[in-house]
Amino acid sequence: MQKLDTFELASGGLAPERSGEAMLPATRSAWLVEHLRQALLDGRYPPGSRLNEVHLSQELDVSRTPVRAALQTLAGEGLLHHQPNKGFTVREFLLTELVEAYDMRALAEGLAARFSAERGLSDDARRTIDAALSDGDRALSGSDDLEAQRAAYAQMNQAFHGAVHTAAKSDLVREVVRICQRVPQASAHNVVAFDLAGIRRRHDMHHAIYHAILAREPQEAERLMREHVVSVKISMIENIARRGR
Amino acid sequence: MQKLDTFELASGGLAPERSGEAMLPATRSAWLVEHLRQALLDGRYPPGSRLNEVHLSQELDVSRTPVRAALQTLAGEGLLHHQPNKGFTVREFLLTELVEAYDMRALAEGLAARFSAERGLSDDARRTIDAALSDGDRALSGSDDLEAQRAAYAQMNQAFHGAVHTAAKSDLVREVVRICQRVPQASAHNVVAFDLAGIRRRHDMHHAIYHAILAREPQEAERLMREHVVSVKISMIENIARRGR
DNA sequence: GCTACTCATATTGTACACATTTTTGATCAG
DNA sequence: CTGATCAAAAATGTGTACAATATGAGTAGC
Repeated sequence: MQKLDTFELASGGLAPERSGEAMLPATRSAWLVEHLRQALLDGRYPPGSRLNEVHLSQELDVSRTPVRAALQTLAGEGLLHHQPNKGFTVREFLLTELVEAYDMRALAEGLAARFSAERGLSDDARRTIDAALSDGDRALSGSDDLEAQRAAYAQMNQAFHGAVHTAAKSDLVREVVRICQRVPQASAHNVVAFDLAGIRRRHDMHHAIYHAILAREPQEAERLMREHVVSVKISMIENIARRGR
Repeated sequence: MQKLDTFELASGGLAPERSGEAMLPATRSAWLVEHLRQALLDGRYPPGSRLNEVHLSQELDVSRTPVRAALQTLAGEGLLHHQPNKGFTVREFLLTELVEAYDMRALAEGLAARFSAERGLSDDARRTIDAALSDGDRALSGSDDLEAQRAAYAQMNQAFHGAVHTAAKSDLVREVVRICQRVPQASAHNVVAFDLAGIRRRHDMHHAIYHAILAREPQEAERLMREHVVSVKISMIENIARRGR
């Protein structure tokens, strides 16, 4: 039978910083939800591992009650799995699910682009996207080393896609995208570790998508965004295959 | 744990029936999650209304602890909204979100059909869909009154779509569809209250989709399923507009 | 009459005690 | 050694007390 050993985070002063910081969540529960969600998305807890309520509460220096509250919320979000009388475990995602997440995300982000084109961009949104694209142009034309360019692109990429999601003004689309990015490795900052030529090509697609949205061409914007995400998917699959060898 | 039978014996009025049923959840929390989720999807709690923990626990005859557990889970699922120190409120969905839910669902169900066609149907799935479609044929060719035909079609419709979702073998797709159906009026049994001609037309589309899946034609299956859901969306919008007058 | 303040009440957040279930692992028969 | 048995230990589920916060009624001051 599978080992049900409880997973403990190597805790060297892991207890959360709670004093002197700005904009802290109002309650312990809310803080724990954010903290644990980030830890899970970062993969700091091994998939399938069991989260022991007592250990967590001791490590994080709160009682079991807010820990349970956070775990229940995260289970509702689908990041954790819950079995009655057996507790919470970190949800495992198969490789097939990663690929499916990209297929789904291509459709959801395509819809976001369609809605953005239909509804038009606010001045604020336009400024945000302009800035993101300019940052990308600058980063890719500069002579920084590859890693710096990748980092800059990653940040720009998130800003661009985030702005489109916001411009779509659809909570539903945002939620679906979030669900797709829940699968580890599917989040935006993990998908850019490819070759520079690919990054340039994808950046050009960003420009094209922006252009279609500005021109109020919903069908074209949706088509381009789908293509864009699918191309990221393909790159990622190639990347995994390359690493596999 | 405190005696569970205390609750069962004491349950006199508002408290839900729990004895004699098969497959009831192992814990109070799990039962509450199911009970409250169904109540919310049925619209038994007004959108925006506040859910008082003490009142709920009294009505349902449990302590606050499992009530809070259930509310936290449902908030994670997005059916409730939570504000620190102010409690849980029933999430409100705007009319635009209902329409968006259909757009998103068309894409998600289309993906389900694509995956089903790619992966092929199990004997079990084929039997299920065969039965559903035959039921539909029989109901629509019979001479029952309109309401009976609608009811039969509603049940068949759910069976058909459910079978396709299952055949897609993708948790992600299932989750996205669930999110789309979370919007009140978007669930399958609410969308069939249209004219008989429309029902017949949609039933024909079911046959066509099934045919494409059986023939292992992913693109065609996806295209047909999208058209199908969009046609339901349009009927629903017309229906709402008609009622609006 | 209106605003701002005060305090009583209601509601939510947290800790903890205890009941129940699961898991562990020591023991023993074969 | 293998597998079953069963009691101890550990972990989760639930109830409840109390703390922190929000709410609302009433009142003083203008």
